[in-house]
Amino acid sequence: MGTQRGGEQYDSFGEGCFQSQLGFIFCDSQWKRDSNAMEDKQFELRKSKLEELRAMGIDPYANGFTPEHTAGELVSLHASKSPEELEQVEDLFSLAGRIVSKRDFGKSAFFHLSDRTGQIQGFMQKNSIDEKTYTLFRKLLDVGDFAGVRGELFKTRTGELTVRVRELFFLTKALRPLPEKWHGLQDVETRYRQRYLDLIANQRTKEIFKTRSKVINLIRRFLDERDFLEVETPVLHPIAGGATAKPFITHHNALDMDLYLRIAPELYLKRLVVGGLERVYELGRTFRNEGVSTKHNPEFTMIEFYQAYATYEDLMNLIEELVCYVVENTVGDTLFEYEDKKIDFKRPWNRINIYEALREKFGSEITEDDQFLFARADSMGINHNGIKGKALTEIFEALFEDSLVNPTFVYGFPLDVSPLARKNDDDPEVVDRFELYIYGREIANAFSELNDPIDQKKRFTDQVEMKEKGEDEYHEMDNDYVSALEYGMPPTAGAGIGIDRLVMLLTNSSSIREVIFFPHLRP
RNA sequence: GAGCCGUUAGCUCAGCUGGUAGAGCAACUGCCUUUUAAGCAGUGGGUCACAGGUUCGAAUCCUGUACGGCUCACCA
Repeated sequence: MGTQRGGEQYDSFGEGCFQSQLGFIFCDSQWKRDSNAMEDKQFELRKSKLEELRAMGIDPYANGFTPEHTAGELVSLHASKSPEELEQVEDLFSLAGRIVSKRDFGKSAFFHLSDRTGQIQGFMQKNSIDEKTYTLFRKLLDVGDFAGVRGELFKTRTGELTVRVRELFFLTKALRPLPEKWHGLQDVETRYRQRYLDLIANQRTKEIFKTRSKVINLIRRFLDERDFLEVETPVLHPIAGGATAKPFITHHNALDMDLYLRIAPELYLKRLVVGGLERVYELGRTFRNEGVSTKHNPEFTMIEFYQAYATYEDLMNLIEELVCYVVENTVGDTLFEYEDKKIDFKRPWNRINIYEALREKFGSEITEDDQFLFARADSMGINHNGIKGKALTEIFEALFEDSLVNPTFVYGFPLDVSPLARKNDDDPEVVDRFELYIYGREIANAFSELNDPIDQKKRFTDQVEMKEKGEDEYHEMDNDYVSALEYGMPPTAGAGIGIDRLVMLLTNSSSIREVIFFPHLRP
């Protein structure tokens, strides 16, 4: 404080300020972390322990220790054994991991070691290991450090399977302390910005991402078994096509041209169907330059798949099967709770026609009399830009979306909001398209593909006209895609599923940021 | 983009209608050979997000900024 302002302290204080100001030039938010690094006592202490280790000839970042066992493996193989049975097991086991707790009794000590499979307790006794190692463990090994151990198994008085350490290897010194052991890491911002800390401190986070990985795996397995081919198409697009959304724009220097990060892989996948790859899918990142919310991240993961000789109705069945397959192999039960509601995935799922739902609510005027429709939309505050289909779907969403808790297929989409979908054979005003809603959220979008190149060209032209009407979300003309269709695309149906939102449901996560390792945040 | 709320020790949180900061965990020094949120005794640690303002006096009241959360809008 003020009274401590002796010459020496004042000098070091001044130096710290200078460093901070340097940091400030580059990044404001970095300032706090940098200045902490300079001043934090625990950090400095751990650094001095590191130097002490080096002085003793111990590499605090040593390589070369190869664990032959894992915590999970030892627990599942030996935890049920009695103490007597364990005494018969004379093998030495070797493990490596992070020290996550330490209980020191002076002449003996307990700790827990954590690896990818779980945790196991270790025990050290002064008289069963050389004194140097024992002192090292007590004085220089901190919670957070990585270590390798070798020893035999036994059971403590309380019955916990424990490794009696005969050899200890320093593997990595942690210079910063771990988050608190009991409450974990709560601060949402730190959890997202420093996800590694979240993963260390919060078991649930690890479980969420394991589930995410499993979901992706299951989807691949499901489609592979049905003879789909996984493919990769460009992320950099000369035309942002396949959906109506605002793209991220980037620039190719050598060609001096703007490119767009893909808003959907759709048009490239259908080119592959033209090429004879009758069943294809792509699972990957898609980018949309729009708002960030609990349900939106600028980059998100979706799967799109296309199946020749299938219709949108076939895809309803396929998606039911696929999603149920994923649910059964992750949650385990087709009925489970999400947030405040129970969701029942039992098949068959409900199917609702947009037009019928609206006619039931308002009478046939709503779908036949444009004046009535637009008046209704206006009264609900819907921005329709004179586009009938937009007014219809928005009215539907406003009124029904929230009630679609159990998986529901919504179909009968209007033509003018579906520039890539095939016209319905009975009603040219609507297309053979559906969306899957779960818990009031759109999870999937699918349709029988428009494979008539002349119709497709006209649809693109209509979209360009909508742009001129002032609609900021429209589909651009893609002549290259039209010419692909001119070579002939077999009748095909395709679907896109939002993986992040599906994982949210399966992990009971209320925000999309909980299911993306590094969600978008301001720098 | 708009509204509301938040930011206090490494972590989790208190801090009433203004009187220049507290706890638990972690850390440090001791003691302790079966603990597991180990225990006991002691110690250190804070530009209370940042910048202004009001005031004799601000973590507390006001304004602005940054970052975050929630809701809404656009969308998947």
